[in-house]
Amino acid sequence: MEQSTAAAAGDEPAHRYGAALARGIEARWQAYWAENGTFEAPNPTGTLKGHVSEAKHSFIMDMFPYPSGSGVHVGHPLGYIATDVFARYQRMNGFTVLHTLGFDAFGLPAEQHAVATGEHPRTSTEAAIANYRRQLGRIGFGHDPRRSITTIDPAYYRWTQWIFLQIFNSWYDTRRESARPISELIAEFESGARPTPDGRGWAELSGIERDELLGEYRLAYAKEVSVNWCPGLGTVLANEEVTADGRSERGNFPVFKSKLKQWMMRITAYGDRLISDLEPLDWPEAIKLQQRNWIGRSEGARVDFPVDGHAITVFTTRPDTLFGATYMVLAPEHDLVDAVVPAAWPEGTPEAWRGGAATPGEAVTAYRAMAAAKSDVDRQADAKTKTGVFTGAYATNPVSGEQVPVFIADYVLMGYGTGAIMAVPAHDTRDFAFARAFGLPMRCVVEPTDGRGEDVATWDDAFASYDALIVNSANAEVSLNGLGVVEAKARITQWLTEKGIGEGTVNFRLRDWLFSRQRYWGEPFPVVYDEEGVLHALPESMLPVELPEVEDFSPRTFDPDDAKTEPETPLSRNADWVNVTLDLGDGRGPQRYRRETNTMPNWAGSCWYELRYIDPDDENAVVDPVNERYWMGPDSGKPNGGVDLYIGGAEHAVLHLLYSRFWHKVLFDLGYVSSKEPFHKLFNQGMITADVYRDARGFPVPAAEVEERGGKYYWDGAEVFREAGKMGKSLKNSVSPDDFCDTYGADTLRVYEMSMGPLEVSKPWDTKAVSGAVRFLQRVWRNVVDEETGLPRVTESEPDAETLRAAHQAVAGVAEDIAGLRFNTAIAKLIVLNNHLTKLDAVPRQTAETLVLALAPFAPHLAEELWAKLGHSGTLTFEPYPVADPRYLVADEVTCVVQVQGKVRDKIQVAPDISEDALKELALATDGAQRALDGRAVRTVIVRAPKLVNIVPA
RNA sequence: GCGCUCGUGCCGCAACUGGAAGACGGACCGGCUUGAGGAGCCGGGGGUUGAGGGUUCGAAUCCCUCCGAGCGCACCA
Repeated sequence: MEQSTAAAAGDEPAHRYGAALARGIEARWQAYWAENGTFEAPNPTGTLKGHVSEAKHSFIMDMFPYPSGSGVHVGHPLGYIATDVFARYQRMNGFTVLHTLGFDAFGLPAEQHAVATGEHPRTSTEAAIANYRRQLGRIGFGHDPRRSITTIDPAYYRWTQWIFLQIFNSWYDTRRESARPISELIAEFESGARPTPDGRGWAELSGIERDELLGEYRLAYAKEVSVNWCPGLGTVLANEEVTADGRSERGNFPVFKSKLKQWMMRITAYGDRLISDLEPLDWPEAIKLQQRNWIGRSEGARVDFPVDGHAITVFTTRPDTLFGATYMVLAPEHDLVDAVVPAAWPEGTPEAWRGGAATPGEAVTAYRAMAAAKSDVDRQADAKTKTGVFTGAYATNPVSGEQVPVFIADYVLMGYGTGAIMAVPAHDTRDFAFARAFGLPMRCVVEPTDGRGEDVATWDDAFASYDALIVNSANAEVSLNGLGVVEAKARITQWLTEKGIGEGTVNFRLRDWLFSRQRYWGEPFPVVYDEEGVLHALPESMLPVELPEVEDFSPRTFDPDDAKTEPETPLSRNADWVNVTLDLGDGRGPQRYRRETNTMPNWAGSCWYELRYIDPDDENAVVDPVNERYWMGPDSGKPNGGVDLYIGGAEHAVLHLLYSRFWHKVLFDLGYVSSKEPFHKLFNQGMITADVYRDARGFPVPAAEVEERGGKYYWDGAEVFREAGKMGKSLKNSVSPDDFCDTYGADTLRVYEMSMGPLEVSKPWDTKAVSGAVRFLQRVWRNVVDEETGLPRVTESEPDAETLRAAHQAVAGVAEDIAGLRFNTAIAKLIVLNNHLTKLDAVPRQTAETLVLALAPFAPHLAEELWAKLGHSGTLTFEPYPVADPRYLVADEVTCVVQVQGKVRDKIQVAPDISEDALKELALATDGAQRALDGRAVRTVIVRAPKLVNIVPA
């Protein structure tokens, strides 16, 4: 492509729109926009105060990038171009528009780079950001540079830490369904309005005891929990960061369960609201569904099974099958296991239940050791074969009074429900498999509807249907027999509640969010521990807690397969920073403290950046409430408020989007924001894929150098093989926007990417196909400018009727398409108009101006230049977007299709406002219709004036 | 295994809410322009809408079955 440009340059007209001309135009207009602050968005108040439109405002956002050291390829800016087109369109429609782009810059890659090269993460990250800004700057985005925050800026993470403190200093009041300040909870304890667990007065509790008690309530808390420990990365991970096969999403290392004291966020408190508030959001259904599934709300009941003076509580979604519960299973780690295990095996314990051990205690210990040593991968692989061991204890089924054996087995998970189940083998596939493996009894309590009968011994699998009647389920006080599942659930739940042995409850699959990482390159926690080990939040005046400059910032990593290792935080190696004397202003005076040495996960900075975009340099508040209300406050179009449009990849469906919703809701509860939701409209752009070419050994070869001959592909003389894939450096098929802009120009990149297909679908990059965009822009230019002289070549005469209709039709369609984010069809309509103009001897000025303005959001540099050539001064950024006049949309004549029984038999030219009767008459009279009818009588005639008539013969 | 998307010329993809299958772009073919080439100009061909069945006056569109691709979840009680 470079060669042809160079070769053609010699004899091309001086003012042809080519790469060189585009480059000059683009540089000039980018400089103009920067100098004039064209895209600086005003706020109602504060440091960025300016004139704002009260009624029309639009906050448009992209999911901000993590600046990778290798820079961007042409796939990255797709979404940014889309938001930019939309934002420019909105400006031309009189909206005050907030659009900017910041950087999510804490994270593991910079740290790994640091380990490899010794370069400080801040140095490499800032260099990567500078490179991103340069690369993206060439594409000509209308971003407000003053609002482009980076998460690693202490002035930014000061507020990340501040929000952490708000969350830490809050608890969730389930009665009010809202977060409240922890001080209000303490007041309840102090006054005695809320008793402490053991009944002692608040004043009698030690510092540590108060600390622990409040930790049960705080929305951010440190606790010894079972976590995902990844030795290969040297850090623990959130559930969301672990793949289904038990490996780290980043790096693909094995992940093990380990008990460690870690920071957690009580996102589970918001489970209900995170589901119910999804409803009014304008999000893709698939993403809503993923969030609902991830949160996993299920309604059921808690039921107590008495065992030896204790009560084991189970969670079940099928309390209607309680009479069929013939054994129980606890998770191996369940707290009550030790309490119920007897010294010796009960009389008659089958050999298979003993796990080969002499006593129940030994069996339990051995099984626990085996379960703990299993990685999630093993557990996954073994899912089909059920393992477990009898604890030696029997529980009482509370409805049947039967004694049922209590097992431990790793198919019951400690983290879900109560970590204990009642097993109903006849009606649950997992319990069925376990019961068969251990020879446990089964009872049919749901009448099979598939003719298999009630004799469980003859079954091959469990009968798990909800659409059946309950049988064999009655005691002296309650009977479920003959009821449907739904009524049976209600009946038994009521009975359990009355007897005080159970209650209806809601359970979530969602777990609390593991919020600490053992890394250097993240936000420090703004908390310290005193010499007794009591936790203290730092006062706001001490924020930000800055990362110390250290010699060794690398995380300590281990043999990826060694589960027995423990994390070591890089910050803990810094005694000077860790051990400090501070006066926290709590009346205790200066004291010795130890800093928290974990850091926050890299999701922290992205949990709230939309708020800082609004007020990037507010020193007094996370965001000024007036500005927040203006940009994000609820209104008729968005009942829960939020950003007007948020575009990004679907890969953040549950991570970023769930975490940021959670933080936003806490801030809402505490009164800092007026919006309940951060993002009103969400749109997922597809990926730009690219062909990958591999040689015979399977190694990728440079895609740009591959030649095609006769349907086969060759590189360096040898045949290579094409496959579909992602675009990326390692696959040697990356196309850089720098090269693209050098060869074609930024406007061509923008137009090509927007014309490739619907924004939401993934589509392959095809450098050959770019010439369509090149030709289009060249023709636009040529329709307005004389290629020899560079002067405008428009005529001052009025456009003819056909041209008027073409222009107004295009404008009507384009506006509708942009508003609906259908950029590919919008460009198609602009091309149609332009192709029409190409046929004219000279383009009327009026139509040229319409075309230039309509095209401006897609090719802003070219449009600005043409607008200037047409004699206007300044930018067209705020010129009104062309509006179609309905008068010009109607054609003089339209073609009406005449069908007989759905098949086209004739066509007639009619007036667009023809009456149904007249049209029917004309249609019946056509030769085609008569020929098709062939004398048959007419039963009905369907008339869709003026475009279609369908005649149905008798 | 369960759930959600999606299958339209050679390719990327249009087609309103069920109303003429193909907009727009690429590729291809022909002509013009050019010393030649080209991303210049004008014109052209090409489909049983994945398969089968159903609803309807009429189906790419709605329903069912099957085939194929992608994504999500996966012992969640």
